[in-house]
Amino acid sequence: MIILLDHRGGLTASIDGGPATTVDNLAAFVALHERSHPRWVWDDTSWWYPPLLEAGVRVERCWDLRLCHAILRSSLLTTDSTLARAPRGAWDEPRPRPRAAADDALFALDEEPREEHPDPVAEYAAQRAAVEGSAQPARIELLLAVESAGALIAAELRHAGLPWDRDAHDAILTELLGPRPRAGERPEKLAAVLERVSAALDMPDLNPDSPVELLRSLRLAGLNVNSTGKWELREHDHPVVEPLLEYKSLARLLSANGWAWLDAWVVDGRFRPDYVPGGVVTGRWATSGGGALQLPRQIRGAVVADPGWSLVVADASQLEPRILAALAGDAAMIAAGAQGDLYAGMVASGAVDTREHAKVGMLGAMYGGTTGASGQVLPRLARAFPQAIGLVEEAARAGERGERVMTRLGRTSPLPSQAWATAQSDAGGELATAASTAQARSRARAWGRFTRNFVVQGTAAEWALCWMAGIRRGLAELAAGAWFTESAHLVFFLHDEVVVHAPSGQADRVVEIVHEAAADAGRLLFSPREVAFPLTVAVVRSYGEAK
DNA sequence: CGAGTGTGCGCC
DNA sequence: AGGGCGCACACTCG
Repeated sequence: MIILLDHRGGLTASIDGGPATTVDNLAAFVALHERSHPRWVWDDTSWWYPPLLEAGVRVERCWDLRLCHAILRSSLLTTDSTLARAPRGAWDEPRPRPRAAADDALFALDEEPREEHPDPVAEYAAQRAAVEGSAQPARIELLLAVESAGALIAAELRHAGLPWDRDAHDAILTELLGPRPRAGERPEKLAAVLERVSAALDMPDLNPDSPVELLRSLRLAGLNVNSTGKWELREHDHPVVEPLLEYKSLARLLSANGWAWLDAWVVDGRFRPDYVPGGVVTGRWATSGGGALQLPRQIRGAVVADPGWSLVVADASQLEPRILAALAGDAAMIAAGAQGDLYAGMVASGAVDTREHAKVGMLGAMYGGTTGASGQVLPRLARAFPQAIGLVEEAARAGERGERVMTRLGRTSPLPSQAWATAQSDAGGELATAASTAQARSRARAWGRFTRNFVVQGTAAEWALCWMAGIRRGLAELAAGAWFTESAHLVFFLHDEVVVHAPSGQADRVVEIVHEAAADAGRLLFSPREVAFPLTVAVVRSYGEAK
């Protein structure tokens, strides 16, 4: 059963044959139809789902027309579809938000308001046609399904919130920075470290937060540095280095996740991040506000389960290199990862001498690094794992030629800019100079690094979506009809890691569910290839205890 | 004074 | 000559 909503929440079509009707009480209507397992089709999950959750309604499956449109618009699997050939339109834009009252006066004179809400019925038909006409309908359909499931999960993560202990957070800040100061003042321990920095530089009034001023002071003190970044500072032996790095770390903690952040983002013992599914070109999620995807390890101790509850923290081990091995069907690399630690397996296979070399070599292969230890191991990796290394090299060459590349399920990289293309064609022309040619080559290689990484990062994001969708389904079964926040539920996501908040009695079963979902995700993406995606799982009271 | 840009650093 | 982000702050500009 499939149900479509128009822009006001009116029911405009019922695909399984029922007559089109209009409903006033969306929440009640959804609840009424829950047992028939409908797939709800709507323009924007982030618009419709939060109020439904507030009303106590959980949606099992949906089809997010905007997210799906974005995928189908650019996928190499649907290039011939009517949807992809049509000019850009309303479905390529964010959903129009209602104007604030203050804005209404400005627009009151508009004689003919634009058609702000396009027809979801027609769009859904166009999307189905694009899928059915695709060269790989099963792949693209799976991608659309898990992208939409991700949108539901993002709304549920925000609704449930990450359990956050204000006192624990305050204790961490106080331990590291000193007691909370009055507004505008530096915490005492931060001020003390700054004293040591100033003394080492002999600059009593130094403002360490000004990169320009700090750089000038460092150079006056005899450090031959070109920036104030910690990577460069680390290389120097000078009395200012240690306290300055300490200052930077503490100042960062204070500004990014200090008391102000706590006041702004933690309400009633929950941190509610604003996840943005599909917010990154590769298909990764982004966040808007709160910085959930950059939650520093320093403060994870403030994430504490409710009394009688536990946190199940699970992360996929060496996800991206495993994804690469699976994508390429590289039997040697798949075998190296079959028994646990992938990098250790690569050493055991004789391909590389140390685990560290395996790791930096793979990171370099996936990011396009050429320098240092990474570049040195690459030839050996290429001999031992020709399919895996060949796949990223080919993705890089395609990007350098200005071509698009695709993830396992068909998400496709954007084309480089017009300026990029012009620079490339000019570089081969009669007016090219040595400088313009070098510049064009540099930009070509930069785009190649992007496409090289796109296939791996994007496919890893697809694995993570499949994994989370599987976890969500398993937890729903476990809940057996209970409201989802009363039973084990997802509360956090970080690219290759999830946190489930579970009644302690459910924790063992939750551990099984996350393992089963990981195995299912591998099969969904790569069957019939059998690729191991092992997890590190911990059942803890506090997120800080994991890993 | 606010908007826009650059730097630096947190996460993967 | 290392991929993808978001955020806070300093700084510049109008």
